[in-house]
Amino acid sequence: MRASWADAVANAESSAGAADTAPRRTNSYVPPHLRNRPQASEAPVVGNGPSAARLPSAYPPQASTGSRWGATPSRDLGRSGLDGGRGGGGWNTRGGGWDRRESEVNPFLNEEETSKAIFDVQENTGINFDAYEDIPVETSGENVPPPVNTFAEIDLGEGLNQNIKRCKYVKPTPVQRHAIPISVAGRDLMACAQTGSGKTAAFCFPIICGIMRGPPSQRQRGSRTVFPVALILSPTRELSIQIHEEARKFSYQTGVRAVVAYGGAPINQQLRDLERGVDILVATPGRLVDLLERAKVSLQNIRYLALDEADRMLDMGFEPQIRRIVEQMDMPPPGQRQTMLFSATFPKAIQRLASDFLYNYIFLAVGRVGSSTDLIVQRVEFVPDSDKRSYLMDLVHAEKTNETHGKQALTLVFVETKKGADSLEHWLCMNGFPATTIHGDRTQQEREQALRSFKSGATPILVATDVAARGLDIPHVAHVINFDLPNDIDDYVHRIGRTGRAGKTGLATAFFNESNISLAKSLSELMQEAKQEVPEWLARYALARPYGSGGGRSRRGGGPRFGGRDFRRDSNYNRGGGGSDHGGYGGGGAYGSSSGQGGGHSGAGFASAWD
DNA sequence: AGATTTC
Repeated sequence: MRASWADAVANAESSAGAADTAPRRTNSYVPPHLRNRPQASEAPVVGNGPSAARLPSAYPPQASTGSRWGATPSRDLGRSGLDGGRGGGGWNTRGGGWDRRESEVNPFLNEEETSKAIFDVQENTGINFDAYEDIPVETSGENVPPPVNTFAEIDLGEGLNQNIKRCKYVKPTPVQRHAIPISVAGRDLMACAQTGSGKTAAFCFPIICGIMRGPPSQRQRGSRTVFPVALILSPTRELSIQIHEEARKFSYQTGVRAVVAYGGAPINQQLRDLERGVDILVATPGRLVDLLERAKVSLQNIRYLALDEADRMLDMGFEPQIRRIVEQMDMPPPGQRQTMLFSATFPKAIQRLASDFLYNYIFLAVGRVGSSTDLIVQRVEFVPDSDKRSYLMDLVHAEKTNETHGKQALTLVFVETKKGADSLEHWLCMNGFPATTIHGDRTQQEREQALRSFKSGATPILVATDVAARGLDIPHVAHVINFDLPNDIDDYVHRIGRTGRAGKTGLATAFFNESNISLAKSLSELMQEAKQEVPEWLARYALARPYGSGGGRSRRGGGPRFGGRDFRRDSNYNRGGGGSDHGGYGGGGAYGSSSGQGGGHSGAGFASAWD
C-alpha cells in the first residue's frame, strides 16, 4: 500500500520529535549537514566579519562552524556520508540552530486536506508524473546521497516549503529527487535531465536553502560593490529572465533576494536593483563581465555557482567568457564553492572541459543524456528548400483549429538565420497568419515583446533562431517546426524540447533535405531511442552516412544503449596518480554498494519506480 | 556557417 505524501510527512514529523533518542530511522535519509547540528546557542561566526568576506581563502569555514553551512562543501562528507541512510543519532529537526523555525507552525501539519485538493488538480494542471516512470537514472562519483521521494524528506526550510506549495509542486520530479539531496549535501554536481523535467528548481532549491541557513549577506560600507553568494549563468537573456522569475517565486518571503542582469537593457536599473541587495545573481555572461569590470559586482563571496545549459556555456562561443568569470576574477576556486552544472545534453568533450570547474563531483543522468522525451511525437519530412513554405502553410493551417483549454495552440518555427527569420515572419503575416520573431538582430525590447505576444496567443506563431532553442518554458507550445534543421543533434534535442514539457505531450516536425545529410544518423538514432517511427528514406541516409554524427559534437560513438554516461567511466579517462580532484574525501567505499542506500531508504512503502 | 553572449 502506498503512503501518500501527506502521510509520509506526518510520519516523518511525528517521529522527529522523539528522534533524539532514536538512532534508527528507516524511512528518511538524513543529509550529513543535518546530523549533529550545533545548538542554537552556538552563534555562527562564519563570514560575519569583514575579514572573512575579504579573504576567499578563509572560506569555507573550519570545522567548528562548518556544520552551520548546510550546503557548503562539507569537509566531513567522507565520514558522515558513509553512514548516510542509516539514520545516525544526530537527527534533530527542532533543536538545531535554525531559530526562525522555532516559533512557527510546521507547514506540513495541515497538509492532509489541502494535499488531496492539490492531488486532484494535479492531473489537469500539474506535472504528469506517470510520464516519468521507468526513466533510467545513473549516478557516479563518491558517496552519492540517495534520492528522496518527497520534498518533505529534505529539510529545505519553511519559507521555501511554503513557496513550493504555492507553486503547486506536489512531489519532486525525478531529476529533483536525485539532484536536490546531492546539492543540499554540499556536493558538486553535473546533472543531465531531459528538457522540461524541472531542472531550474533542482538547482534553485538547494541554493535558496543554503543561503537561508548561512550567515546574513555582507554589505561593505563605503563601496558600491555588491557581493552575491550565488551566481546562476545562462546563455540567453530571455532564459536568464525566466530563471530569475522562478528564483523570485522560490525565494518569496524568505529574505533571500534574487537579481537579474543581462545585456541589451539599460544598465542603470540593474545597478539600482543590485544596490538594493543581492544574494542570488542571475546573469548572462557579457553583462556580468561588464559589471565585474566596473567593479559593481564582486564574486569573492560566491558559495554557489550554477551553469544552466552548461554544455552550451562551455561550448566554443562561450567558454572563454565563462573561464574569465569563473577562473580569472575573484571567485573562490572549486572546493571552496559549490558548483552545479545542468543541461539536457552533455557531450563527452564538454564534460571533460567542465571538470575544470568541479570538485569531486557527482554525475547524474536522469534519462539518457541528450535524449528527447518520448512525450514528443517526432516527424521528419523530406522537403526541398523550395517547397518549405508551402509545407509550412499546410502545417500552420492545420494548427489553426487546434485549441486546448480555450487557448490557441502555439507553433514555434526554428530557422537557421536571423534574416531568414524576418523573411519568414513577414511572409506568414502576409498570408494571414499572425506571427512574430525572436533573434539576435532585434532589440531587447522587441525580443521580449515577441515572447510576450507569442505566450499570450496574440501571435500564435513564433519564428526563432537558436536564441530560443534552450531552456525557455513556454506553456501551450503544441508544435515545434524545424523549418531549417540544426547541424547538431543536441541543438535539435533542445529545440523540440520547447514542447512536451512537464509531462505533457507535444509534436515536432522537421523539414529534412540534402543539406541535412550529416544529421541523418544521429537523428535516426535519436528517434529510435525515443520510440519514434523513423522514415525508411531517413534510415537509408543514415546507413549511407554511417560516420555522419551531426556536427562534430557527437555523443554516440556506438556506445551503450543506456546512454547516461559519465565521461570519467570511459576507459581512456585516466584518473591521474592520486588525482587531487578526486581523492579528496579519502577512503571509504563507494556509496552505491548495497550498504547504505537500501538500508536507509526503503522502509516506508514508497514504491520507487526509478531506483 | 550560424547562432548566442557588454557598452
